[in-house]
Amino acid sequence: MALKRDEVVRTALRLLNEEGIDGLTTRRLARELGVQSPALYWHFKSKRELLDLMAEAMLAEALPPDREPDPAHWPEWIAADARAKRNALLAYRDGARVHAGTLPTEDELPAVEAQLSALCGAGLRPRTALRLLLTVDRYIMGWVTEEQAWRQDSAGRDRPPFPDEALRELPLLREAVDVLRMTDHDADFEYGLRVLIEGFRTEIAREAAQSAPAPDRASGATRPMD
Amino acid sequence: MALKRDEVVRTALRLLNEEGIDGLTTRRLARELGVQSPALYWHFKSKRELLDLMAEAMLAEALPPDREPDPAHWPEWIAADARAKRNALLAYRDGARVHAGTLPTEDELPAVEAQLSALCGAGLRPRTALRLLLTVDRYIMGWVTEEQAWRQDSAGRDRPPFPDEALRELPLLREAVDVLRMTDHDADFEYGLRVLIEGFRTEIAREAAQSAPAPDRASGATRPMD
DNA sequence: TCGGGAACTTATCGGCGATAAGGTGGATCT
DNA sequence: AGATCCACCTTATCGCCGATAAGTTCCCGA
Repeated sequence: MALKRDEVVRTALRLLNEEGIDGLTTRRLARELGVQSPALYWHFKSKRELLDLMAEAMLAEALPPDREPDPAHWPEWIAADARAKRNALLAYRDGARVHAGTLPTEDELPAVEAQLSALCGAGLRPRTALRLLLTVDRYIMGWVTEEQAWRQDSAGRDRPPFPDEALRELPLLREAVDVLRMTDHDADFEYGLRVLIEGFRTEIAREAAQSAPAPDRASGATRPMD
Repeated sequence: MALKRDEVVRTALRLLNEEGIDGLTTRRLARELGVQSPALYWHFKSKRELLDLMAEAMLAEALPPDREPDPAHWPEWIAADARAKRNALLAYRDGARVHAGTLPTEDELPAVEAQLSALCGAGLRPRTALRLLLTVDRYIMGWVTEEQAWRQDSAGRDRPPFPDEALRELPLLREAVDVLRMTDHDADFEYGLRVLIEGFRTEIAREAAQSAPAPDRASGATRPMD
């Protein structure tokens, strides 16, 4: 039955973990599959398409597609989804770089719609709901990208992490670097995430307090996102 | 007088804006400088080193090196620095991708130390101060990376931004996409940044309240913030 | 005057993503 | 049974990339 797209994607993900994104070439992948590299172009129109499918598969593993987020507890599932996404990206070497620059698949759109809907059900304006999702998402991407870049540097490279002598007169920074070396990234991510969600909670409360007592736009008509 | 490193970096930055990061090759850059491509390797040991210097130059343009951040107003200068960094990255095509994966130069370290020092002067624990800087920085990187990726997609590519027909049953998402198309990215970034800083402010207040649970609220001296 | 090094050239390497064109084997049609 | 077709793969090749090796030019100081 020859190759199947799914088998190629799975092998590519395994290879990604073994070699990193720079080692994931069409020739290397083809060798792993026991074919010649142009054979891959029968199944994928470009390497970009393969990377997109890899990114999709990564996230699909961690984010079950059909959930009904509860408006009443949005901070909880926003945080849970954020953790799940981070874990999904961390599960593969250079996962964040693979994911970067991909647009959501059509299959993923309904989940986003459900999230927006639940947030609006919690009283957020659509624009605010969108901003919340985008902000959290970009925090995750920025975080994991740096996390993985740092991991790669400290592991494979001979690059000087920080010259000790440069930190002589910078005690706080020296301590910070030590912290970075030993730190519990999970806890640090969690901290920033909590701060972010907490900030949204108060911001939203302020928004609600501002817009509720003002009688000027009290009509129930759906408000545009502006 | 031949080439100078600085001239090469400046030309590389100009070329980056004209061609994007994928068009920035050693041969193209050499052609722009009127030399052959191996000549560049006299001045830089690798393309990575050139990219590092480009990243450094980008940020140096926007962040004056010698400032004395005021502990009393940390939210203000944290926000101001964040805006400046975003602007610096936005000033060049693919600026975020160029910056990604670079370690801070030795010249940049004292500024970080000063920031940490000011935050600690505001009552933050060193660990919290570090987390704040990291969190904000990663938010910026994540944000600008996506912002520039999206800009490139919508400009150069024929990729369908979103198939209209896929959004038929997803009204909130459709509205969201419209918003993304027309939206004021500055304002959205600003919103997330404000939320983040606001979250840190309350989180820090809670921290302080926990660590000093003694009933003496009379002395405001040790109070970190207003 | 001449040695030496800074700054560049030409030639070349191995590897990359991608395309063109040709082969092959099994299912299907008559 | 034999012809046909096409899904799937091969071989050959293209143009580009970052990088290195080795040779050339030319200025500067002793």
